[in-house]
Amino acid sequence: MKKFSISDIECLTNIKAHTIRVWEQRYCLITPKRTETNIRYYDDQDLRKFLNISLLLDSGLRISEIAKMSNKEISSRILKLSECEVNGCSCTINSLCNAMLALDELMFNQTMENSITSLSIEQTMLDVIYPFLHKVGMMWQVGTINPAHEHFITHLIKQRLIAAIHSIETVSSKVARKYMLFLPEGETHEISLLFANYLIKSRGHHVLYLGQNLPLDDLEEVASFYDPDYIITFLISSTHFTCPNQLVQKMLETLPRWTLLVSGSLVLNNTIEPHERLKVVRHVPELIDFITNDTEVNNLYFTC
DNA sequence: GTGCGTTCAAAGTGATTAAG
DNA sequence: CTTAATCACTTTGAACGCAC
Repeated sequence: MKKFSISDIECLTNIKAHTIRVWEQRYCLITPKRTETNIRYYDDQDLRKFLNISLLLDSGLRISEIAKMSNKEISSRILKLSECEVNGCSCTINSLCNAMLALDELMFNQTMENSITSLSIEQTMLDVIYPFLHKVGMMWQVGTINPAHEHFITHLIKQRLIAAIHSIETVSSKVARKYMLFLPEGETHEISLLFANYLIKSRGHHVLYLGQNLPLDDLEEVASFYDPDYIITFLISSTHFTCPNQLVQKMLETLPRWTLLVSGSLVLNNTIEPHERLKVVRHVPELIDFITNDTEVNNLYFTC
């Protein structure tokens, strides 16, 4: 079980360490374990609870109200929140949820194919798969599903994306750009990376796909050889990166000649220091827009 | 009923000191 | 340098009373 310091929790949840201590004192919200020298530390379960509390606070609840709730009530509120956020394609998403809970591969694939037929693969990713994965994340957070469920469905989604990527004919174009795609060491959530691969190839650009869990030290050599216009990565797994900003800054140092595009839920929830070679993409439509419409390869982006 | 001012509690944060 | 603990302060919003 992973141990988190109070500053790790601050980084991952955006709740100030000071505030966490005050909550502990005023509401006995979470009583952390202590080291021999009286330093607080937290485990996975505590992190989940903090993430849940953070979501409920964002939804407008007060900390005094949350403090009165049982863990069960917090969980059900979170699940209700995820229901509210899912619009339009809620039927398909519910069907995917059921298939996941029943570990029913046939049902999952059929639901996905039906959606792709009626919406296209891109729209299915946007309107169905991402909201579904968001819901899966919530379900994991409150303990409704276990890692096996998550592995089961991610495998199926990845398979479908790989098939879609292979079905694209490679077109050589004078204006084609080169993208290098990778996930850093410890990061295994590959769906967004595969989807980016699909988007780039379908727009007639070139991709060097390096996949998941890649040590940073190996990247510079590959990038020097391939010399991409952009390097794209995603940060999603909060249990691996205690401070996303530090990791991004390290990537920029390791890759000193290229523009880095970073996306994923961790950059959505954390403050990433701006850099002249860094583009932070917080939402998928922004990524699609960037890949589709970027005509300014030499223009660099500043984000806040 | 509406608008305004006052009071109070809740919540978050700053500053400080001490300890490791 | 980081963390713990504490006090004091600010901000915010709800509740209330009062005049119109």
